[in-house]
Amino acid sequence: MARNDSTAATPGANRLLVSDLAQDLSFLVARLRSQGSAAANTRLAPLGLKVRSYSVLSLACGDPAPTQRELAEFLWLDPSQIVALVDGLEGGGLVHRETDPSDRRSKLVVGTPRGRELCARARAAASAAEDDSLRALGAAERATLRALLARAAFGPED
Amino acid sequence: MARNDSTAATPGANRLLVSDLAQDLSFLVARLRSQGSAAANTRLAPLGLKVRSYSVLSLACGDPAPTQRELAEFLWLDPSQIVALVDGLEGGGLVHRETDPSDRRSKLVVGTPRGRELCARARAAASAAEDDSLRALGAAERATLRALLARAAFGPED
DNA sequence: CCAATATTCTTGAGAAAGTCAACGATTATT
DNA sequence: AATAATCGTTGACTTTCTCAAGAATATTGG
Repeated sequence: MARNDSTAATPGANRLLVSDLAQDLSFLVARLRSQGSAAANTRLAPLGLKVRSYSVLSLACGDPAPTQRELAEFLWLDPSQIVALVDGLEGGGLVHRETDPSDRRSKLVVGTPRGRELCARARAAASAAEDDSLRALGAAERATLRALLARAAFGPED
Repeated sequence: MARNDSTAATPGANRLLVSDLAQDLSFLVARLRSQGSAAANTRLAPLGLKVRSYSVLSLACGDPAPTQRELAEFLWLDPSQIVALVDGLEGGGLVHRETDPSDRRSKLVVGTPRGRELCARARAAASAAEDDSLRALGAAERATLRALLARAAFGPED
C-alpha cells in the first residue's frame, strides 16, 4: 500500500499545489505512477500478483511471446530482474521458458493455461485499479492521455 | 542511469507494441516515469542531485515553505524518507529546518540562499531532461498532458 | 485543569527494487 | 577459425520501500 491512506484521490487542501513542482511533467508522472501502482498492487494482491509480475504475465500471455531481453527493454528493467520475475511466475506454474528456436541463447516466456486464466482475472483487477486511480478523468480524457503517453513512451512509430 | 543505454527515445522496432499492456495506462505511466527519472538523474547528477532530492529542494525553495509532513504527502513518500532526504540537503547547506511557529511538532523545510541558487540551475537541468524525455510531443501536447496528469494526480480542484 | 488521544518527526529493521560486473552458452563478424 | 557480441544467469552491493515504535507537542473530553 502506501503512506497516503486516504482512499480519496483528492488528499484535501494541499498548500503545495501552487508550487512550481506541481507543473513539472516528470513530477506529475512520478506521482501518478506511485498512486497507480499502489492502487494496482492492492487490487492484484488477492491474485498473488504485483504490478511487476502482472506486467510480465500479461506479456507472456500475449500473442508474440516475448524473450526475456524483450521484456527487459519493454518494461525498462534490468535483465537480472526479469530472471527473478520469471522465476517467480514459473514457480507458480503461470509461465514457462522455451528456448527460442531461431536463437538458442534467447528464451521465450509463454503463459501456461493456468497463467492465461489468471491473467484474464488480473486484467479485470488492473482495470478496476485504473478506475480507482483515474477517477477524475472521463473516458475521452483517458483516451487522450493514453495516446499522448504511448507516443511519449515509445516515440512516434507507425 | 538505466538498463536501456540507447539515447534515442525510440528503442527501435519493438515487437511488443501490439501487446495489450502497451494500451494500459498504468503501464505507460510507469514506463514513462522510469525513462523520465533516468533522464532527469543524468541531467541532475553534475549538480549533486537526484530527482528525489531535487523535488524536495524545489518545494523548500518555493513560496509556502512546506512542513515535512506536507512533503511526504505531496511527493507520495513515507515520512521517514523525507527525513533522510532533508538530512542530505541540510548536510549540503542547501536547506534548513525551522520549527513551525504555529505547531512546534512540525518543521518547515526552507531553502538557503545557496540552495536557491542551486535550485535555479537544477530547474534548468530538469527542464532539459523533460525535453529529452518528451521529444515526441509538441508544446501543445505537453500542455494537454500536463493538465490531464495534474487532474489525475490531484483531483479536480482548480 | 487534567488525562487520554492524536499528530509530527525520528530511528531502526527488514523486504523489495535498482545497479553493476562477471560468467557460460550461443551467435555474429572478420 | 578466431575474435567479438549477445542472452540469460548469478552474486554483490546500494538505494528505495514499508512498517513499527518512541519522544515531543497538540488537541479533545471530562
